[in-house]
Amino acid sequence: MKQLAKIFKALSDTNRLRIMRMLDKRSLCVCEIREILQLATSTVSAHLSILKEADLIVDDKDNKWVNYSLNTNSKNPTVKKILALVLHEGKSDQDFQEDLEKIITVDRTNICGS
Amino acid sequence: MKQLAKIFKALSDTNRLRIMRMLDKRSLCVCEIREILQLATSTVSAHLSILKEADLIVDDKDNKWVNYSLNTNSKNPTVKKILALVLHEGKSDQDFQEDLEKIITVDRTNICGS
DNA sequence: ATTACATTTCGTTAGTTGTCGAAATGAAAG
DNA sequence: CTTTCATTTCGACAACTAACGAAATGTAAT
Repeated sequence: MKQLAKIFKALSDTNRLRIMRMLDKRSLCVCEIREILQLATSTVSAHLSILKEADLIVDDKDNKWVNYSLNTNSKNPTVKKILALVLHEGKSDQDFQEDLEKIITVDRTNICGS
Repeated sequence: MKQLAKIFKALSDTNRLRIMRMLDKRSLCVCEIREILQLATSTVSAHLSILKEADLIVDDKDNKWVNYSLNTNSKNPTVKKILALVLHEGKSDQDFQEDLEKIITVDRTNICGS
């Protein structure tokens, strides 16, 4: 598939849009995202894989966790523009604001493996 | 579905991206698009319906034809930004340039109903 | 080395999507 | 009012997707 279509497909799912906006707040590991979205770990992992494949996020191994974050340094100028658009749009969405509240309290050492 | 996810889903298909870029050249009817994309008429109609539902294009009845064009006057500022992004990206894509060549020669009075 | 544990991969399932051809719709012309 | 013809809707089908739990992977600490 063409890269632009791939980017749009990656962002065509509400859960993946929620992930993008959560990552704008801070880096998160798989189980933190699982906790907030209330999905199976394997499902979250699959979503992250799709976003990564579209060059929208990057991962960074840290101890036993994998931290995912937005690919703000992408060489692809289109990615930068779309990132700005998606994140700006999130500011006026009440549902996403609720996710952001949860990010503040969520703690990977408590919730992972529960 | 949320409006932004709907817009991204509409643009996640290569044929629909091609349609968007063709419409940037000029308004087209269903059978002109069918001729260029080499798809069934009903398939093209379905694609146009999805783009219209996402507020990306508008239709305008003219005699026995329905002219489709880009919704450049959308009240949704996100639509305007995405339109600019999609069309700009198309300029550096050889495949889309070939579609544009065909638009110049295609004539609805010849090809429709053939 | 073995255990513990976060993550990924695999196999499955229900639901969605892109595609087609045939039938229905609707509007203009005869 | 019947025909014509561009378009839409319908019904079918193959391919793809999001979701899950279970099994595999990999890494850090015991």
